[in-house]
Amino acid sequence: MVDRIPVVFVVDDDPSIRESLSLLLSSAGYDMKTFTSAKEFLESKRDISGPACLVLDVKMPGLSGLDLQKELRSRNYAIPIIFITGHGDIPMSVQAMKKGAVDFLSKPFDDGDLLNAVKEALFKDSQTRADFNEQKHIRHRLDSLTKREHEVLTYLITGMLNKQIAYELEISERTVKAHRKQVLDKMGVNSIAELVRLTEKVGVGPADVSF
Amino acid sequence: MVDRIPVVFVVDDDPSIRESLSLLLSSAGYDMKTFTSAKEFLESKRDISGPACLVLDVKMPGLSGLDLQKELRSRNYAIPIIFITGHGDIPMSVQAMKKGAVDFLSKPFDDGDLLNAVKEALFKDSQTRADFNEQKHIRHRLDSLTKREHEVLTYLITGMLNKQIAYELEISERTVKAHRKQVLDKMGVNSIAELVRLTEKVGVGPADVSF
DNA sequence: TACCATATTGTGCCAAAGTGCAATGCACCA
DNA sequence: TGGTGCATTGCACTTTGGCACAATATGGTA
Repeated sequence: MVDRIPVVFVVDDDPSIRESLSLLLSSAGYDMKTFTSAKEFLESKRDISGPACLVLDVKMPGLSGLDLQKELRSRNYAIPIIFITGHGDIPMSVQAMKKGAVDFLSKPFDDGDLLNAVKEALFKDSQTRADFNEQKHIRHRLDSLTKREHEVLTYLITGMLNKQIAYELEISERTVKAHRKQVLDKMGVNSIAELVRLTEKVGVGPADVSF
Repeated sequence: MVDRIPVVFVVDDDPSIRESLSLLLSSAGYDMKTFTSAKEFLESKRDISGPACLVLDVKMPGLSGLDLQKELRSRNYAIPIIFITGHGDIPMSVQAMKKGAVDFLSKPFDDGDLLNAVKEALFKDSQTRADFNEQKHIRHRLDSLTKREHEVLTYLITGMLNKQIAYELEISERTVKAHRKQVLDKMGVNSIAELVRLTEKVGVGPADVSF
């Protein structure tokens, strides 16, 4: 697992912007790829295995930058976005920021501002990637549990005793113990404490037991 | 514990704005209080026990709205802010949003937009209040632990066995058990699972033990 | 139909947790 | 100097957890 060179995607219909950004980002040591429209970006096969961010023009023929932002979100593709625009207004910038844009710069923008934004965006991306990866591994282990085991898990992480869980599920304590072992083994942990920590990370909460 | 009526604070040097907001917010059922400057707001004794938000003019004599935002943050006073401005620009709005503003509206603004923003701001405030309150109670319990007990806690939430903890701390297993009981009692939980959940909420992590 | 994953349970044993009772040593404070 | 809080430990006992060996039952699949 070698750290990849960060990639900056640029989507802008203006060739001169693409060119100047190309120069700027390349000289800053980033790998990059340009697109002339949102459509082209969406249809491209991008290498999404490494850290990346998106520098996006707001005003473009066809899908606008904001449209693309929404589309990416609906596709669950969480790449950090830096907007650049020639004729933007406040509501536009506010909307973009509300939806999680890293920055919103007006053309002509300061090179330093853009580089800072890119740096921040790539940092955010590395964070979300790390999180996502960890969650992926946890979910993978969760998926290896049978239905019953998963059910027992939700009781285990409440801290209930085996006998209590047995009572709740109307099975014998011995059976709970069997499931308990399976769950701990499959999840790759040695204790309930670790199990709780794992499940918290992926939003799997304890079963709620009403007494 | 009765839910208090939400309070909207308005800070604007323009009397006509204060008046119109007063009307709008009052008729929407909110309690409210107006201020003519950031300084006046900071020096006022506000009731901060209930849900609240702040509608803040950006451009004012003396401290600007953005200054006040920064000041409040440095005072660790996390009230949700809605900016309103007559002569704002994009960088200004972006900066405000980056620092966590709920919304940024240009005058003249739409009444509906403002009310929506206020609604969202109050909702956020209730969330952070609930979180903060829970954390406060947890921290209070944590503070009741002795130094040694707190230390043992950090080992307990790793899932280590009593004998392992005893070895790490170079004390007897019996002593660990004594502390363990104290910790669970003082923290008000019945299991390590619950203890892990509590500590996670306030950022108290497990001791790292290098084998 | 034979196989396989899953769910279930029993018996028995040892390890670990949890608890009551009790005691010692230390530092600090009125 | 006596009291108080904290850390420490021992002993004995009960409850719970963890695991091995084993068996039964069920539903789906090759």
